[in-house]
Amino acid sequence: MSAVNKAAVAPAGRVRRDPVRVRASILRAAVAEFSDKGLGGARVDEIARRAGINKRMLYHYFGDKEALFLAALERAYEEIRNAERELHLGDLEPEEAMRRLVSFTFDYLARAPYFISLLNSENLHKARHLKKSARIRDMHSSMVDMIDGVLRRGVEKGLFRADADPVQLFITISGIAYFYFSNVHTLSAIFGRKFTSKDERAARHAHVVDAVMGYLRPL
Amino acid sequence: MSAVNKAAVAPAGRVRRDPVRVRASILRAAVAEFSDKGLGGARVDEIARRAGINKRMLYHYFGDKEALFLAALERAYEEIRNAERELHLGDLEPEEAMRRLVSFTFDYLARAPYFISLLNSENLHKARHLKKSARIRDMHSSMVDMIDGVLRRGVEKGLFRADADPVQLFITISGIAYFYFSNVHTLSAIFGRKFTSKDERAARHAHVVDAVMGYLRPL
Amino acid sequence: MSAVNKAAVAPAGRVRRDPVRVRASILRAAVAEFSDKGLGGARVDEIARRAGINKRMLYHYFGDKEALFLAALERAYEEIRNAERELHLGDLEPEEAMRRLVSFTFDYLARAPYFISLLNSENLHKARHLKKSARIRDMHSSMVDMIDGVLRRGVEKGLFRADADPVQLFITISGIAYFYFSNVHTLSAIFGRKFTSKDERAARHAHVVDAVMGYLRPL
Amino acid sequence: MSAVNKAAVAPAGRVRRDPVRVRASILRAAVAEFSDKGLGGARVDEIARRAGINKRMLYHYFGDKEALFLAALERAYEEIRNAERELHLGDLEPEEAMRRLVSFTFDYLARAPYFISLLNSENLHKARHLKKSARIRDMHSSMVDMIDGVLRRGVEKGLFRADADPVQLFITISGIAYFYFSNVHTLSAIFGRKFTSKDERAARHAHVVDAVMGYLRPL
DNA sequence: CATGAATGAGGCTTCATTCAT
DNA sequence: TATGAATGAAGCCTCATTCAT
Repeated sequence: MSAVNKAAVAPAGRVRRDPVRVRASILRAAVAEFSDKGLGGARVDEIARRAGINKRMLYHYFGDKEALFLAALERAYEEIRNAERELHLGDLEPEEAMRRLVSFTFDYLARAPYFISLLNSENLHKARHLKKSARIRDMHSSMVDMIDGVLRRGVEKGLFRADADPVQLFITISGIAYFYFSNVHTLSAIFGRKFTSKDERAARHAHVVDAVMGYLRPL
Repeated sequence: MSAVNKAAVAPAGRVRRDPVRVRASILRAAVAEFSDKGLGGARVDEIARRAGINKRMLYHYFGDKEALFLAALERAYEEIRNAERELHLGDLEPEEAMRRLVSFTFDYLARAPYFISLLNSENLHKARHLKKSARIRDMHSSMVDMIDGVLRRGVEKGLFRADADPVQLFITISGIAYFYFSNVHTLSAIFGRKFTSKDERAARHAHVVDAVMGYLRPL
Repeated sequence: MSAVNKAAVAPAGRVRRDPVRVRASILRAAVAEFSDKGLGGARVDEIARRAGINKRMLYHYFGDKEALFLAALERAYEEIRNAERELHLGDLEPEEAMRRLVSFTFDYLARAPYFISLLNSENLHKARHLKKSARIRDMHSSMVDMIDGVLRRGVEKGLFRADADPVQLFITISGIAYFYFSNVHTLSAIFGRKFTSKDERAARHAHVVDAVMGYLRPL
Repeated sequence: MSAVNKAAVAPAGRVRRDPVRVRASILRAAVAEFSDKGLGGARVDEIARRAGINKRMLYHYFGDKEALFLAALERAYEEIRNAERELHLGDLEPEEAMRRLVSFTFDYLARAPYFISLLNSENLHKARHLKKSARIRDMHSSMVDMIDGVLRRGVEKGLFRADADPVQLFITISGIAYFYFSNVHTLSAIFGRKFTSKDERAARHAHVVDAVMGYLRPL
């Protein structure tokens, strides 16, 4: 009987002896805890509790807290880059492709605040964990190629300015959306506005697309 | 002998019985430690050591770790907003004023990475501390007015598009610069580039100004 | 081999991995330390030392100092009320029963000065801990019933006055014995007598029984 | 100009340089703080704050915390014994005198819960402070004489039993009232009654007088 | 594989008292 | 006399990790 089948016929109660599932459950709990409290503030006990497993298992599967953090980070990157690939920007007209990329970036960060929080933690630690990760760089080269392709096609058709650099543009698209979410609480505090509200978010969404497309207009 | 002179001739060793100086020294140390390690990772002992004072004094002057964090945060905000006021944007032509604001924002964040780190910590804690601060909101209303003034004058002269919102623009200017610095380590890791280098920074500086001015071009 | 035997043949040194025993040992140490120094004066380190365990375990088993204090308090109440039940007052003639109750109360407090000290601490804190305890009230309703039964039987037989209230009588019996022990040191100081001596205690014992029985004489 | 007059004409604002008044104010604050928190829980800073004086003054006038505690204790004893003398029991008929003494004791403790709390603290510390006090014993010999006088007169008139010992009786009167107040919070908790209420207190008052007078009835 | 008891180092905070002015 | 800054010791509690079963 295969491992999958074995799990499939497991008793309805607590899942036991299903390494894949246990691993996933720990990872999910880790992402939640690390993003709620930061790397330093996260508690190993709490991750175990959230995952519904014994603390010892966590060490068994991931080694230690730092390794678990890296795993959580890698998983988060993987998800967003996978989702980006699903956009199939290459199949769209340049303007539509660009609009879609910006829109997607904004919406993704809206739905995945944990991604922002994990990245902030990692930056606080000077990317100490990512530097050890071989997988991360591979994930990103293709994405730059994708943006580069859209840009080139847009320039050829006279839709975009010719001097836009794909990496700079990627950082700008990310930053213009990311900052709004990463700093939503301080922005709300200093301006006395509720930037977490639906209306504010919609207004920001529109502005972000406008800003990028406005910049890209031919000179 | 003036108070300043008196301090000047104080023994070269530990400063004693000079509350103003001790307070400032604690605050300086707190900004450094909190920005290095985050709120949770910062160590009260280390702040005391960096300030060259007995740990007990820290509680005497600031109450507790959280209150000290708020004080550090307020001070950081105060500094950037004061520096902004010194730009005298009202005295410049709209385009020059805008360019200068963007440029200043970028350069300030380059020189004050601690500001970014403190804000990230505060956002991790959902602006828990800033919400209690009465001073913060006062600091920010005039800044929006300033940007609004520049925008209006630019629109009148046909230099800027008419649909730009001053608060959205502020967030965009901030975000486009902030994200580069806040995420410099993860960006370097995922792209395999050294974004901390002088050249990369100069390239980004140019792009950021271009991006904002490009967006503001009349429709 | 039974669990008891297993424990009996355990290595003579530190008991390990025996939660029940460790818990009991912590509780015993807590009662001693809290009664020696009061809640505020008691030291968690000292309790751990007395219990022969790592300080961390104390938090593992009881949560925090206050919860441990409540546990110690509950245990102390439980012991005296259990001992009272063992008197089987219902099986004795009313006068003998009453004499025995008073005598028991006096002797118990003589042997359990920690009980007095714990109660004094709890009262200093306005019974903050006991108020949260569900178990405590249950322990005491039956005891009043017991006294009430003795009183009724005594009244019926013409041995006791008819107007004695069981709760008031309980408080009087307790107080008349309790105060002697709780204030033994100040009484010794103000009267220049050694109320801790065997003779003084015997004299007090006799007086306490006399006083209660004297009050209960029929009108 | 005498010190008293000097104080009398002092400016209406904060009283300054009036040692007698400052001392009294510190003592009042100390009694309050020590009785609220116990000797260990009391805070020197808080006493200074309550007294409206600088902490240094407290050390100037009383030496240290322990000496201040003794002073507070002596003052509390002094007050109750002075009040007792004012009863002029010698001028009353024996029964009236005894009733008045019991009643006074009960009412005094009701109004001066701090006295109970101070005594409990002192007993926790095995009367360590009182033992050093020469004044305390002097205060108490006359009081026993007073009770002894009332008893003798009552016995002569056939009103009281002949075997009552004045010191035992004093302890019984004190204890029967004291315990009710010292343990009012735990009693309320274990019986689920509000012994702090006016009605409960009145009921207890009646019982206490009854109990003592009932015991003293001739054999 | 699974459990939860055990550990030692270290974190934040408080305190009585003294010192400099 | 009066102030409040300064101190060092210690108190309660937490944490990541390992061990015994």
